[in-house]
Amino acid sequence: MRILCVAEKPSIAKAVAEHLSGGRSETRNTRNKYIKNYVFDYDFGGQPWGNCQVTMTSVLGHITAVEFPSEYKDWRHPPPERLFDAPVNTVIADDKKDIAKNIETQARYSQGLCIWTDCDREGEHIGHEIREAARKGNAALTVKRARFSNIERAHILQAARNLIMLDDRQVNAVATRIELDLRVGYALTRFLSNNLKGLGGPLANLVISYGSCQFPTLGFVVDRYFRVKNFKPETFWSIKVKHKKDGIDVNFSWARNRLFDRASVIILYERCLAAKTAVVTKVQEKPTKKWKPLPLTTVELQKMSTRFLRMTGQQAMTAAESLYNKGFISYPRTETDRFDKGMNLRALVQKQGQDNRWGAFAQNLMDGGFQQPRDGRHDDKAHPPIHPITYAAPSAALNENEKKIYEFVVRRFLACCSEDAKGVATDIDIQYGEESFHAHGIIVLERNYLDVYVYEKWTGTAELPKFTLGERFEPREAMMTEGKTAAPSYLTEADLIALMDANGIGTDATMAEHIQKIQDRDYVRTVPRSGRQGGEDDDAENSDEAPAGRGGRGGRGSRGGARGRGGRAAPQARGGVMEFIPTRLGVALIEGFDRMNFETSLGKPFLRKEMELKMKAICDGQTTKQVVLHESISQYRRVYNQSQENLHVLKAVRAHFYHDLLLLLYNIRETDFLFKACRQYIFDNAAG
DNA sequence: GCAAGGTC
Repeated sequence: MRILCVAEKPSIAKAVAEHLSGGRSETRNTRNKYIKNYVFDYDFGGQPWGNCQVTMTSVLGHITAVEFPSEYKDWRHPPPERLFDAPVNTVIADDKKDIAKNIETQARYSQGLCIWTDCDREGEHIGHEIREAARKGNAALTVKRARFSNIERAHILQAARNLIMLDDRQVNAVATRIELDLRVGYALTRFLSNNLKGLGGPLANLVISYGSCQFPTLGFVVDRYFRVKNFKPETFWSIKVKHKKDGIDVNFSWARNRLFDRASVIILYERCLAAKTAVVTKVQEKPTKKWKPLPLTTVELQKMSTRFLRMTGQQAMTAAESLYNKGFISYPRTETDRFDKGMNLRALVQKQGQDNRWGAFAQNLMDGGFQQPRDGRHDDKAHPPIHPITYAAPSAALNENEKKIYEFVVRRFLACCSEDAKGVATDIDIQYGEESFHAHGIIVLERNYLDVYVYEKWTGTAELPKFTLGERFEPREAMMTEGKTAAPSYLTEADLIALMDANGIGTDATMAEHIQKIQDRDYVRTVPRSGRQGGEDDDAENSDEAPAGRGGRGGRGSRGGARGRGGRAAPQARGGVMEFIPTRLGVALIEGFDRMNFETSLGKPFLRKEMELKMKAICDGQTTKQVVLHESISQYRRVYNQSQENLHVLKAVRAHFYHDLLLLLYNIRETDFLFKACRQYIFDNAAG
């Protein structure tokens, strides 16, 4: 009996062949240079197959693509809206023909097909593509699927003996997404481009694209832009108390933080001064920790790279993929932030012992310092967290970015296998007049993981002098301060990735591409962050400790993320960090779509979420591909028709193209608004 | 010339 096994990528085929054959497989080349066929014998244990001759091979992700028939090639005829119900053909992509042929040929000699694609939705669909390719060679194949979530030997052997069926619901859910993205993306892109091209100017040769991921990504940038632009600074007042004891300066921060009413602060401040002395009301010392990081996911890798390694998300992914292909690190596209308990992490730590930068640290872990990594809450059931596989010496043939990423992956991994940093936190409260003030200090006792994970610091760690409960003293200095709340800052790439992640926009493998796309389309541009202080990027997630050394600062804002001008201790990544600002085109697109339709605001992440929910409903059997396609297409068609109906009005108005664009999009929701906009436009121009 | 998703 012959069985054909097919994995989603060459690395899985190779690893599975190793395990099933016990390292005794024969390797054969195929017409595709990345793909090998591994031939060996294996006993599946009788369900449904027993002792078999196996050929194990792989694809490279999807092998099919969807496309419209050639008569829909022209952008104007037939008109774009016809793409909503035009036929859609599934074809083998040109660069995958050899791969499909290999499967077809191998299937001809086989009685069974076993699919070893990743156990996620896309993997299920790729499994379906493989099944169709194989059936071309042999329609009578018995088809099975292996369920596995990592490539540990025992786990793979277990999977091979417990084969399951391909899940057609998941296949259909993905097929729905594929078809909808194609129809809506093409139709709206052609529509927007066609109609804006006629307006001449800079739009003449531009493609104005719409996509279910690129648009919400743009939406995040525009949203933040307006929050910055519309920000109104507010003046606040506060009271700072300083004291010096045992040669140590102590800053006490006001329990009220700050008030936006000057007169009140003056009164409270004068009461403090009148009291002359302050009394210590609380002295507390307690052990504290700074937690080591979680195992590394793709999203986290990209965020950290843009923050600390001076790379874009896409550069980080390119480098990580290269490191993976050279065998230095594990698969770089993963959502999993917990290591499988069966993994031999110590062996991986040991391989780093020879390095002169972190070798001593690794050695120390081997000598008893090793701790099991923390478990995060995410598991994609397909890949482990990103970790080093083999040691790469500094002299290894890696480019600069690859070296930086490798170093980061190793340091992160060693940090995960290390111990939390430990310290003692001191809290001192004083009563001064009727007001309370607070000082907080931290002494680091054991740096532990911080020694290897150089990207994090436990800063603001000030030692406080000894105070005793009930102690009275006359503060050396008490002053009233004035400050202004600062605007939030524009989005950084790390912020953008975090937003996409939280809203389910794109996947770990595609987020960086969407960010690149909205730049290529000139919807947004990046500029170096100016020296301006303030901002609300989220370093807070790195601080498990209570915020230290706050005393005497303007204080953190609570109003819409506003923050005192004093800012915070500057993190390493200051300078060189880029922020995202929308172009006028980008603003116009989102502004327009936001006003367009409340149920279908294309500029919001809402629709993508809805798609996600519908896919889930298909997987759960609550709805079907046909129903979802029908619903969604009518929804998009309404949006499309509304805009088209008003096009003639738009074209009658000779305006600056950005105004035209706004009008075009504004009017989609309601003609009423269009008239208002036109009137406003004419008024504006009459004035000018 | 258009989408988003795999992967190399």
